[in-house]
Amino acid sequence: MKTYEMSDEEKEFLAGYDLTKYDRPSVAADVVVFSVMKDDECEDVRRLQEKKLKILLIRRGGFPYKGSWAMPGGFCRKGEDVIDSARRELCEETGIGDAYVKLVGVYGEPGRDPRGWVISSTYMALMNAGACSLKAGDDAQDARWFTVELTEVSGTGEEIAKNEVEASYKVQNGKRYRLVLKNADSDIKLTAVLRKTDMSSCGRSSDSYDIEECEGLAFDHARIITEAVLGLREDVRRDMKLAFDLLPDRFTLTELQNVYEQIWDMELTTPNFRRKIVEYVEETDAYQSGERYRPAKLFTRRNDARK
Amino acid sequence: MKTYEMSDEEKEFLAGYDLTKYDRPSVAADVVVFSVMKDDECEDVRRLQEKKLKILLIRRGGFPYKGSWAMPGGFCRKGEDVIDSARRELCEETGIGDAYVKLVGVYGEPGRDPRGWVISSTYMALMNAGACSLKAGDDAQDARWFTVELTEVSGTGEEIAKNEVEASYKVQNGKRYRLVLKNADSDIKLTAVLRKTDMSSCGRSSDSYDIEECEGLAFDHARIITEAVLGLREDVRRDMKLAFDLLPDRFTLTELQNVYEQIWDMELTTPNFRRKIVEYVEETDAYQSGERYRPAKLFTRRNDARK
DNA sequence: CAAATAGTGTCTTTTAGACAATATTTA
DNA sequence: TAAATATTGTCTAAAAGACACTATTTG
Repeated sequence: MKTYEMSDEEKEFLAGYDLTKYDRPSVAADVVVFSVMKDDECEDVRRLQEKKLKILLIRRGGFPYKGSWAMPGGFCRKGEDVIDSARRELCEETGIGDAYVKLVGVYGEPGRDPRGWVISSTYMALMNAGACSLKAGDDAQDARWFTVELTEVSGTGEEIAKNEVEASYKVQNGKRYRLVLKNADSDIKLTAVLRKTDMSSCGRSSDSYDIEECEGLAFDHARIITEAVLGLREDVRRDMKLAFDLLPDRFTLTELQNVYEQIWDMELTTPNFRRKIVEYVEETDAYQSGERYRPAKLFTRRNDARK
Repeated sequence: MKTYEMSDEEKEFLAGYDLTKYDRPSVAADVVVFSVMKDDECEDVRRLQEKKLKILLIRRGGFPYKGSWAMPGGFCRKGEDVIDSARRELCEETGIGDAYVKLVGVYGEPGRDPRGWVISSTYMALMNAGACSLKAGDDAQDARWFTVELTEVSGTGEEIAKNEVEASYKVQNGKRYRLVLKNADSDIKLTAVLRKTDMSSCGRSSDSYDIEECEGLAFDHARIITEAVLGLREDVRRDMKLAFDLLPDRFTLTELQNVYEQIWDMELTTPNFRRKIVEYVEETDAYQSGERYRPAKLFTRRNDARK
């Protein structure tokens, strides 16, 4: 950043200026950490097993929300940009210092933190689970990976349509989502139901989600995680290259396809997927090993993105 | 928001808890206010004139950056969500209380505000200039609308390509943008040159822009405005309905087309545009009046958005 | 009628998707 | 070789874009 040059008059003014006489919030940087991994950490003997989209949560050891699960995060420090606070917290938790990190939202609803006025600036991070030094089920600090399921649940998707306008209004305004986070090792299951309040841009404001039910998640993190998952889906749709950050340097196209299927919660048809992805990847000479059947070629991300 | 229920033990803990003993920043909510309007406010006698995409800036009357132009904004108040602070500031400035408002970014780079540790949570707002009670050139508080030009300027777009990989790396990493904001009435011209530093998702982190040159804009607002404009382009591409918020209730399709052309800085072919937009609009019986040639039919936004 | 803008129809190209088929490896 | 997965090719449907054309109003 360029230095700002001041006149003497201005220096004098600022010397007498005190920001701290106004009320100020605490600002936290929290991170929704995404990765993709097998359900049991130890290599599995059974046949090919899908990797799942997961997020990292930490069990709160103290008040408030003692015993509930929360995203990694912490308060911003002076002299540090907010996104760098997020990176620092991420690195402390996972050992990874160069993940893809992107803003999800700013959460400052009054009452969201019983300790007082706390604004959370929340980021999402994408990482390759293999590079991460966190052991699943590490008990020193209880941090665990949870599978993510986020599905729309509105009646049967069809509300009672008395007239067209009302019906479409309801569909717009009444979307409800169920968030389920599971940790297989410990049988922990966290759930929440969210309602989309504002309409998706057909007027007022950008989307926002209200927590209707919540089981086991601290603060307003159910809402934040929901927005992060929806944001991830959109971001990856806009830029497919993002998915590479969830995988190691070398991967098979089937693994890659699986990542998109996990993120979008849908199946892709292989030939079409491959036709689309080919512009972003590069062949290597290496082949996958250790699998039971025909080994697949390994690819890397292509750095000279065309177009 | 659901109320959080506490045990007695927890109440006791929180009673002795004091967030304010830690260092805290000031948090500002700033707004990049977009609208679309003719260059001269008074109706023009000449032939059909394009409306331009503009943003609202306020001339700073005090230190720091006295005399420079800045986005409307102000400090968040306790008991108010950050986006609501943005809405409040917006309403104070323009009289509009129900605009579309969406987060652009969080800016907390150390040194960005000479007064101290100030984090800006910045939003974009879209509004119909007609509904806005601000007079252009109002001198009580010097607030004016500036046309927005944001164009990529990297050599001729073609850097010297010794080899393919290096060339594409440069294109990715070296994108440079020129931002020009002009107010026709007063001949004020604000300019900045930004460099895109992080690659667009091909690794590390989400995009970020560094200010290389800046003339007349306060703080890091050149950077923020740049990110807002780029964000607007993307957002509207993802959801064309957003553009309606920049127009009055009734509009002609030509006016609407013009809005997209302004936002994306490109020409659209009318027949293709109309085929695309038809699903989002509804005919009215009314026709435009006052124009010199064939009057165009007026449309409104369609509320039963399908799909 | 000429000028200027409003609005429509048709063709081509591109992209997305469905689906059938072949190829290679291990047990 | 059978089972399981990897990989390729072809056809179809849908969307995006180019472009020529007709229509209506004013002066």
